Amino acid sequence: MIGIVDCNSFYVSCERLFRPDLNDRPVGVLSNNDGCVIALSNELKALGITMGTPAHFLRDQVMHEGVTLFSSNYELYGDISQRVQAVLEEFSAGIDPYSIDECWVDFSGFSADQLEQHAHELRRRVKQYTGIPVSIGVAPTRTLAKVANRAAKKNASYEGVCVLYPNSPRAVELLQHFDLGDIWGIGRRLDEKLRQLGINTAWDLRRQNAKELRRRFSVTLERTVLELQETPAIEMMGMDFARERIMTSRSFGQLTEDKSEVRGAIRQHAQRSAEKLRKQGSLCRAVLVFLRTNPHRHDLDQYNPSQIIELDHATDDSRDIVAASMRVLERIYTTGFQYKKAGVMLMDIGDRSVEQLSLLDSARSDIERARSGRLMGVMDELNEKMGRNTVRLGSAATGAAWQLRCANRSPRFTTRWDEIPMAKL
DNA sequence: TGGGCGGTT
DNA sequence: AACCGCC
Repeated sequence: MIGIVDCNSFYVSCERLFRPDLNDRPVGVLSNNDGCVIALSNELKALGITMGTPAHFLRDQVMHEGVTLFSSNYELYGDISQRVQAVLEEFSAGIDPYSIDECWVDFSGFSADQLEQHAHELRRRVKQYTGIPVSIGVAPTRTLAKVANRAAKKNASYEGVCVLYPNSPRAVELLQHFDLGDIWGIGRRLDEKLRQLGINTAWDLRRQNAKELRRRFSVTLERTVLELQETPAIEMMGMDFARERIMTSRSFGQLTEDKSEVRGAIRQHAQRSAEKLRKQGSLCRAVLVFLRTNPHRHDLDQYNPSQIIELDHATDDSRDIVAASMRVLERIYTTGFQYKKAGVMLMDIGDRSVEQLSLLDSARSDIERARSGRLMGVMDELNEKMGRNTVRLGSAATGAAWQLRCANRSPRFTTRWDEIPMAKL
């Protein structure tokens, strides 16, 4: 049996750890750039607000209905996430982190009654040690564990834990009332197409022929059906493999046509991309830079250029990647447009140990490579220890228009000494 | 009216 | 190079 542990309204729960006064209040957390609501407390949901609502729709509620909105504070959420994972790891047979607020947990080897008890114990420990409330779904497959998790969350009588044993009446009952679009892996598009075939619930989908659906749709849908039928078909342990493309992009806090500001943003995104590249032990051979104007502003001219540049050798050196990005930017940047977003994508990615053996790379000496590796290693270590962007290439450019809007970000309580909470006794 | 993938045209 | 789908 496999379990999925999902933190309830995770970002909101993180904020509430340090603001217990908000425990029964409507609270939301905004996306990067304070764009839209991406995490909602139950009290905020009860006001009819949904995920993705633009923040400015909520201005009145913030003023008059006691709604509290936070800018997102990923440094805090990332740290709390690691603490939750540490607890899960300590009290289980094995874990496999899935996202910042979800984690697969190995539940194999328990008898039926032990299993339910163990899940409740796990939930209690996480709450005790981190303060974060979680819901746990357990089932023979990942897709069914996700179904169980949703039930655990929606139905208070489960008290945060729902176990679906193979062939159980509870599973049948649940699937019969489970909306197609809420199944893990069924998006809006697929939901629509399947409904045209008269498939409306998880139970309907479970009764389909998996091979037939593979032929008509895709191998991923076949896997989903198999998993609903209690046959494991989705492996996750290998989910952590190296990315084939690595992108870093951000919207600007406000539109800008200042070239030096766009340059600053690209320089930062190039360095962040290079960091991610080194983290997964890869080298890249091509860099893509793109710019975007605001597609919602029909009154402004649109321009969404992107261009790729091939590097003369595979690299993970931030200096190479920044230099290449700057060359591309020079080629695509055009004055007279109001830019909304910029990004850097690394492509043609391969494993470091393989790439370095390539004859094409013989132009670079071993000494050169060793120096680069040491320098990048020191930069990564300092940035990891002291906070992102402590050491960087080029100037700081703080206060530029392109920097993120985050008007209501809480302190990074657990990762910055100068933002640590103070207690008055 | 977000970001980061993978994929297709 | 531009666009789409999904989470």
